[in-house]
Amino acid sequence: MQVTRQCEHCQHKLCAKRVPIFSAMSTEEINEITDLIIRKSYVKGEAIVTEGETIDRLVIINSGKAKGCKYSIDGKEQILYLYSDGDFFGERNLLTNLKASYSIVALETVHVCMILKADIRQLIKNHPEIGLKIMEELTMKLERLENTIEQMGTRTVEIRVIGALLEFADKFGMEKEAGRMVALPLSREGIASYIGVTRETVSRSMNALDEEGLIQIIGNKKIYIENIGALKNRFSKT
Amino acid sequence: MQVTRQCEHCQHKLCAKRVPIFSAMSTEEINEITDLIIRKSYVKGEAIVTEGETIDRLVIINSGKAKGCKYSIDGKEQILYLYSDGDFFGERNLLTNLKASYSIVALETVHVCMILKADIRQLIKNHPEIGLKIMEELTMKLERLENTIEQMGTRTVEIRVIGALLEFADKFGMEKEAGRMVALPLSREGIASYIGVTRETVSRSMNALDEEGLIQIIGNKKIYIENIGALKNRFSKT
DNA sequence: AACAAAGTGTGCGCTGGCTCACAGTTTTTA
DNA sequence: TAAAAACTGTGAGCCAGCGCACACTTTGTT
Repeated sequence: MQVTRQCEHCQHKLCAKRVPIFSAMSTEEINEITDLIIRKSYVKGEAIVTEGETIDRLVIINSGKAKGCKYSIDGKEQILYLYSDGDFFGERNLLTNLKASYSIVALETVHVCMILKADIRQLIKNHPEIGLKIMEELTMKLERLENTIEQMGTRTVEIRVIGALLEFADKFGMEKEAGRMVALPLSREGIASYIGVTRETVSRSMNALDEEGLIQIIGNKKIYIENIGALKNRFSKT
Repeated sequence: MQVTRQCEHCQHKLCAKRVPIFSAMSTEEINEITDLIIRKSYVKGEAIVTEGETIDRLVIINSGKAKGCKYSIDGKEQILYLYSDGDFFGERNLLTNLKASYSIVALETVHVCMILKADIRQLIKNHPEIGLKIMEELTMKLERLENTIEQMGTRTVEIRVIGALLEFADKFGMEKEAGRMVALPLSREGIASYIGVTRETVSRSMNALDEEGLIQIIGNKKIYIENIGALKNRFSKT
């Protein structure tokens, strides 16, 4: 873990502008924020937050990906969130002093911006629209979890796998001639604990989709979706 | 559905005080709010909100219980939320113009207070602490959904049934000599669609718990939990 | 109180997804 | 670029939970 006050990614001090919750602000205001920011980086596998610990800051992902996950008594992992550029966590603790109810683990090298609780509270006081932005993000998180629960409760594994792949395509896919190349943020095992099944089942299910021609598996870390419409269709009509 | 401007439940105009998000306010402030409130009631089975429609108000449950639920293409119901006195919904639409992503259906006669979007926005502007209270409620909802997902992904049906019963005991249970008498807000079928299994499975699972002596089933609508500690223990150690 | 309506219990066969085991790939590292 | 480490594929057996069918009980209604 590395701590610094300079941003290695943008010389011009404006990287806070890339963060959705600050996006509506002027350059002067962004500069005011930038001075409050503490930067850190984490390597793959490192815990940014550990379940049960107290967080006194808002953490915003600058680059890299991380997972938010819980572990049951028998060691099973359930991934709740995938974070990438612009996502944040720790907002729960701006209002309360509760301990983290899940861990955040880097999936690759991750650079974050952190703003201390006291600073962000002051910031919200001075710029109420930040509070509203956070509230908006919270309702979006809620909606995603609601959909996840519906899927877990009522849909087959195949549909849940497709749902995850479509989400990855949307967040991490690159347009290619005709279709979309998707860098998977998670291994088969990771996808499994994201949708609440076993690794083997994900494996079999993805291979079936490949055989059907709905996706093309490229090694362990990429898939190519030639006809994303066909996949979406399967998702919503089954 | 019945509309009125008088509150049939409290003569003194202060029922808004019972709502957590307004609880920190003074009596004069509450009076100011009370004038903005529209009251309605719904009978059992009636939809307060229907998935897909636009909501332009914050709805607060005054008395009675309601469920928030989604329906999949093949008609399966997934219950996401249980609402009772003091709970509210519609907050998502204070900031956005999105359509409702699930329905709200009365489980019994329900009396609600409603405040129009424009009014509540004004209210938040004048009393920022209301905004913070709403934000706090949102994070609590998030946390509950996170726990639900973890349970659905990693725990057995029995544990999920126990989890639901403990939740009901906590929200709707009455202290009795030694144990707790719990009025179930949902039928077996309802519990099933709350935890994402079938009615039969809930039935079998609850009867097994009864035989084990962990709960006592009293008709279809009540259970008695003599030793709530034993139930909690089973929940967290399995 | 008596009837209708709604909800529940349970046997039985079925099957989707889990588990285990291990060989085979892919990716990382030095 | 070769070796080590991490991850994946797949067969086989098993079992939790599903789905169906139908009798039974509980609850609501008049």
